[in-house]
Amino acid sequence: MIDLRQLRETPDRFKNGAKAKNIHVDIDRILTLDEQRRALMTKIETLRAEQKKIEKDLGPQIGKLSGAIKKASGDEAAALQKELDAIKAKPAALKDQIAQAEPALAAIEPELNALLLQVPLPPDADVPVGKDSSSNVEIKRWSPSGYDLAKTFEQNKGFKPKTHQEIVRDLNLADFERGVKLAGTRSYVLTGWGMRMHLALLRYATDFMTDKNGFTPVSVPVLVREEAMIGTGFFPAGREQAYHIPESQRGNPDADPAKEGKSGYDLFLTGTGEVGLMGLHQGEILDESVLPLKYVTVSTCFRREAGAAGKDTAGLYRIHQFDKVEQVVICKADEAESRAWHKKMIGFVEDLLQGLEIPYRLLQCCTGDLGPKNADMVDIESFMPGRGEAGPDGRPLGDFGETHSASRLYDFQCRRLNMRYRKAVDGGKTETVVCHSLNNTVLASPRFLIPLLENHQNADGSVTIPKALRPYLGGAERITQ
RNA sequence: GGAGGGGUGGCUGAGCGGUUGAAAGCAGCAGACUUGAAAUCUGCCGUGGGGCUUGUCCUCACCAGGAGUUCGAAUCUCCUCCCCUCCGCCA
Repeated sequence: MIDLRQLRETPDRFKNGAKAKNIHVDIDRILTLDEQRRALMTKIETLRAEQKKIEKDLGPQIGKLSGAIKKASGDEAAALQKELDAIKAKPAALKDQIAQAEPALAAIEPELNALLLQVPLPPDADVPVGKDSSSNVEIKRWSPSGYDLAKTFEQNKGFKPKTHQEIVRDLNLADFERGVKLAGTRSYVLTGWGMRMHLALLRYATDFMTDKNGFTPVSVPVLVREEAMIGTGFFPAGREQAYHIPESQRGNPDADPAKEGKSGYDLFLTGTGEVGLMGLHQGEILDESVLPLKYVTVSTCFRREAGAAGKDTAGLYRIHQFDKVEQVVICKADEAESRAWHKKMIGFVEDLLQGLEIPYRLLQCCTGDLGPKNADMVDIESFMPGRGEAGPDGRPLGDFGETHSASRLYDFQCRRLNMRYRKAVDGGKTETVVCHSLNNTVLASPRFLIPLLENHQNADGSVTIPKALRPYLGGAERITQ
């Protein structure tokens, strides 16, 4: 969520931001509603202030008179009652006026709030402007020594690479037929060394963040309340991407599972551990000294992949369920600090990929590719020799594929989550400030098995296990048939 | 699934119809004492919104959320949500 006051003061910044992100939201409507709301509030507040004052003045008199009436009888009581009614008439009249103005105010708020949730965070000025991912800008490329990304895999290694689907089939690492039988399209089963490598990668990535980089490991729920989805910024825009568990429709008489948006208090499966990690401190006012909070989790992620029909349907690339090690940083509200963490969090992943000897590149995402909640985003793509356009021999030429995404969100998420900290200001005073947040993938598997298997395959069909991973695989050096 | 008990400021916890935005304690901040620290003493210390005369200013809202009773609600009524305990079932 963005700050309504900021929107009021610099509406053009938000209009331009939404435009650059290709997100439509009626900001003029928000400004109009906001103005109406404030006018009504002023009116109601003035009336209420008056009413309060009268109450204080007349309250004791009313009490006394009421008491006297109980004791009195006949004409005397009637006279007192008349007096009491006269006194009561004044505040009662104000009450009516307030009661008339209130519904107008109440009518504005739901629309205003719904619109406000849709306003995206404007991209930072240094983010390249572009319509979609085709305008992303490559900022860095890395490959292990001896591997030249300007040449083909075959030129580098002396043999044609297999695709990961072929490797997985030949080495019995996954079973797609049975996966689909069990759970439908985009489902899979990891078997034998496939499963072992999957677990080894997750464990390696978690230890890497914990032992080497000082992150706190946490487990988080993957089944969460709607507030956590809205708070982290995945809803309302990404609602169709999430699995909805119509669990119970607890207490909501209007809830109808058939109607989207009327879920009551149901739960949702998270598409990333970010939701759980960010939701941890929802609604809290943190002590400045605990910042920055550095969390890492490994969680199962669920994605409907709605609207991706026909895209990457084969293999382990685009699937409904996978496991992901995710890093999150919650820091002070300071642009320089936020930018510094972004660089660091990307650096962690570079170290990890270099340790696993996987060629990769960094892509600065353009405005159109950012999504509502990011001010800035850098994608990390790993090289996948079995991906991409087919060459003259009908075999893929190899291409980069997204394996990581590092986001910088300023206070967008924390404002929605109402996550703040006490900041010391001059004169021994404190003020409460909304935290900043960032997140980045550490490693997502099985997708990461693709670059791992394809880059480390050998001419004889075996796959060499990178040294860093061997301790997690009982010391095994290669996987053979 | 059954039966109870609860939700009050950063935390603990009083209040149960009228200067209560809320006692007290803890934590925090400032000062005194001290070579320094601890202890002690004194003072300050919730969040959010609106206004303009932008001020150690005025004002409104907030005691889980919503509706109601009342001149007046943290306090009474109803609904919902959430948490806890016990029993049952269960990995």
